Amino acid sequence: MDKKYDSLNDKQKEAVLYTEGPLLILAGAGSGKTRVLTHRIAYLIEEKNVPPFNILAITFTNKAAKEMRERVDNLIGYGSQDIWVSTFHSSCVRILRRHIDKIGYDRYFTIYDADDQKKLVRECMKQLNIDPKQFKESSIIGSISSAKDKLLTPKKYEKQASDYREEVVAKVYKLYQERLKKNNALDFDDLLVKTVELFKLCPDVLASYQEKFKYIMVDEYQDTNHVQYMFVGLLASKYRNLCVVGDDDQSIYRFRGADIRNILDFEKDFGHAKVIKLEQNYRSTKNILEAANQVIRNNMGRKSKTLFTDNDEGERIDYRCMPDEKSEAAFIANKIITGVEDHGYNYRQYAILYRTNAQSRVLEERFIMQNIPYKIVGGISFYQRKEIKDILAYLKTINNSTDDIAVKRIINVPRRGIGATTINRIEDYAYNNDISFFQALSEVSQIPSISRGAKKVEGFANFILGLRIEMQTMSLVELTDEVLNRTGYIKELEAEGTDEAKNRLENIGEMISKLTEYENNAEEPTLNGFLEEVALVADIDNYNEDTNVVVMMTMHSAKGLEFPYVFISGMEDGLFPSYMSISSGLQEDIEEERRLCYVGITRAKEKLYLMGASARMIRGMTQYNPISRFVREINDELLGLEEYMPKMSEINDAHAKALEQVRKRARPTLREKPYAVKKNVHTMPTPTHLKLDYGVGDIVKHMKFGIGEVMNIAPGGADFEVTVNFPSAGIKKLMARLANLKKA
DNA sequence: ACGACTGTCTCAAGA
DNA sequence: AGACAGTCGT
Repeated sequence: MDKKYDSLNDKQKEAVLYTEGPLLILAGAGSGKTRVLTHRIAYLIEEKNVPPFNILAITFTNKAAKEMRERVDNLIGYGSQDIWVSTFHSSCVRILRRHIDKIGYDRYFTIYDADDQKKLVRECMKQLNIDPKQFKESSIIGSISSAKDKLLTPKKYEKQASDYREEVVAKVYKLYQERLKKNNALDFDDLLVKTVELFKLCPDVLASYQEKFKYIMVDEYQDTNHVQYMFVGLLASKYRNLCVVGDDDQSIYRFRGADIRNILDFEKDFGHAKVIKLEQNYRSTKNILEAANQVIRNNMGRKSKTLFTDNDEGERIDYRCMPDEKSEAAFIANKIITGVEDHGYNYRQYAILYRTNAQSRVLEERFIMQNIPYKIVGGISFYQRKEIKDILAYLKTINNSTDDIAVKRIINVPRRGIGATTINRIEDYAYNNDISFFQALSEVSQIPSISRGAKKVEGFANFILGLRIEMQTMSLVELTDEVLNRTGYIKELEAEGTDEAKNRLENIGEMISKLTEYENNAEEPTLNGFLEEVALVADIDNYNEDTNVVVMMTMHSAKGLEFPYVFISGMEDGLFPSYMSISSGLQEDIEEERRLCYVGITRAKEKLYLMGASARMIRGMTQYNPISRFVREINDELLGLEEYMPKMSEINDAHAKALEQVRKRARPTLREKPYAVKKNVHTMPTPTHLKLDYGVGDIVKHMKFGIGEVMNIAPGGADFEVTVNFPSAGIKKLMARLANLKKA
């Protein structure tokens, strides 16, 4: 055997060599799982003579896929282009483009992103006369998404709907799905759902892919949801050479359906699965790893696993509580400048992680002020920017005018004097005649209620139709230029002259470069091909660790990455863990936040800074949050407190004093949310001493779960952990202080 | 009567 | 930053 496998430790080697049958690799943070996966692929090809096209590797991002391919290339030097290395979504698109016509869809479907999805759901709700105040669209989208994850069709969902809300969701879901089909579009969930549907309805298609993918590997397995699990399960059910890699402690996507049971029950689901644990961490110092362990051990229901490292002890964790978010940003900026100027570090060695994208604003302002180069990953990504989406909508409309959402997006952008009333009338006409919105534009002269607007509408339709002919003789870049100039889009932005407009123009320039790049590199560049490539790009895919800039992103985005120096900003109860997770009163919600914290901490190799602010402005309201419970879960000795700061207890004292001051100024008002403080009216967080007006055996009422019976009450710190059996939701463990249970 | 413009409200995490 | 409601202007 080639000596490159000797560089692996015993466990890693075992995982590489175990190629036949189901295998679960429990890979702790920084335990070298990517090395294992790439070596395993190399081993399959080199030593087991598996043809590369028989291998499927699923990664979490396109970036990870690209890297994995490169690393395999480096190991064996050939064949990597024939391996399928891609995300779940890209794999599904590839399969659907070939076969979706077999289940009654058009192979040239477009893919709707969250934005398009939201617009369409809103339209459906409007058509059904559903009050968006009573039923929030985001929550309806969430319900539809989770229904799809459970593979519930609109029909099945309607049947099992058990209350009024679910009946409403059922109606929206049904219409939404019809409209998607009419628009020749699939949303992100559909990509998975339709592929599984295809596999179930066309056994021959499934069989061909089962034959093709004799060896399957799935990375970040802890974050797969049910439909992804089905997809993999179906493909692997014949040869059963399925290797999944994951870490239950890093499962952070439960909110979008990731099912931690997929990893906890793997051995049960795939009989006789081999389990290998990778517990040696090669990434972090002993102190960082110890801090991570101290936090995560507060979670119940984990697979037993203890990470260790041979690395140095390293510096202590630095916890700092600053007066407000601005001084927090200033502290971080100054630390980085000192590091770069006095110690010769590079900007790219630093990362700032946070819970919510909104936190990046203050950091960004400070970094601009101090001239620190930075890049923000996530938030509004390149392809979500208005100007980019506008261009894409033009291209989509030229390419496939059945996509109503795209057509409506640009029909009046830039202003053409086609307003809401005209658009409504065209919509009605299209609906009544069962034609697409764009088709209705061409027949506008037949719509009696439109008189003045007709000319303008015709002008727009002719413009698009003209371009559709012209594009035959044009490159994509020329086509885009034509759109931008003839619509006056560029001129309008140039005339505006604001910083924002300039920024938009820059983005448009970048878009043109991307088009150029695509045309130069693609074997057979087509408009359709470009649109497809763009549809599945995540912001993190564009992150390049070679650029020498400080990078800022959410802890979710940081999964799988590592940096020498890491700042985690906003270590405050109410922000992290989030207010939502605290107020639900559910232990499992806090545990997911804790896993996220674990992910954040374990990104750091050399030095970790945990940052907090006593006062923080969030959504126009100043909040006074206590220190994050996650900081308190780390031993004082590990936090370099005494060097810079008073003991933890004194910090709490100082914090209490600050609150006391605040309270004196406060008017006693009823507030909707604890911690959230309106304008200058400050309030205290909920007091810690409480007595319960219910006991074991009592019937209580919960905001979300309704009526249930108290099974047990156990003291937990300053709080009580109450176990309640809800007939509708099952047995839940709730924190009394937050669950706000009322005796019924 | 229609479209453009202005001010107010909301905002967790992502492919 | 975007969506919506209400008002202004043609």
